[in-house]
Amino acid sequence: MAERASESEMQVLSALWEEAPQTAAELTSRIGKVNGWTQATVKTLLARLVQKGAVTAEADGRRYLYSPAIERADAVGEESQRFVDRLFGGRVSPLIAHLADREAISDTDIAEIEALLKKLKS
Amino acid sequence: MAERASESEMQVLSALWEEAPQTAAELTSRIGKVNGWTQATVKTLLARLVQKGAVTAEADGRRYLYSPAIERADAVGEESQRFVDRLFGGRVSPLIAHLADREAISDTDIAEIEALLKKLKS
DNA sequence: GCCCATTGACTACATTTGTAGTCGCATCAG
DNA sequence: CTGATGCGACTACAAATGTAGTCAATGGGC
Repeated sequence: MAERASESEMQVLSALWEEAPQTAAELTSRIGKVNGWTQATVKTLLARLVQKGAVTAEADGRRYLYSPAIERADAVGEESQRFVDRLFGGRVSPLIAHLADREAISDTDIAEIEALLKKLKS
Repeated sequence: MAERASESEMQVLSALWEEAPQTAAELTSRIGKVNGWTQATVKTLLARLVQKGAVTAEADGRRYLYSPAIERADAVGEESQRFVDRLFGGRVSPLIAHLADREAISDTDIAEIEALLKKLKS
């Protein structure tokens, strides 16, 4: 099932990965301001996520506690895969090249990536 | 202006980056089959790209020759930036980590990325 | 026990996207 | 010159998305 979450929905999901469970109100104060969303908007996004099976809602009195129903690693990994497939035919290095051009790679990133690659080579 | 191109529109743009100019008919035979698009669909996508200023149409008799109006590097770089910002708060290494987990990084990629990083460090 | 605030369900609606059809016109074959 | 056909302009329309309002119910404070 796990249908793809839209960009806005992903923001909600991200907030839930950071901390769960959360109520709609908590979610709204956590991400509403930043994105300029009202409580109503957050609730709609939550409803859609629940419907897509990406978030579970557990009743708690008259409200719900929302939790992610899918793993962050899965969702994000799949999303990343799709992205490199789509823009670079699955090749990762052109992506890095573009980011490097834009100076979007920090020194910390460089070190971490090198470590990752070293591990990959073994 | 350069408004964002949708995923489908990006496919058309990609084909134009590979070779330009092309007519609608050429584009259709190049990418129509793969994506299951009819000529009408390709034309709509082209029209939208022209409207967004991402593609130029130069009259050639009674038809048009389409060419990209934006640089591949710009569009793709921006898209990549948005992506890492959105999913990883701008950090690149988590992206690499996910792709590594999915074994989406080839040996060639590894070598190329290492070369890129080495250059970055200087 | 009762009222009010809060919460979720449902509804709304504009915009974007995906996908395609129609139609008038210009052009090329003959 | 004329007719078939290829092409772009315009139109269509459903689904997804972004954003939000309304309303009825319910639970907690008093």
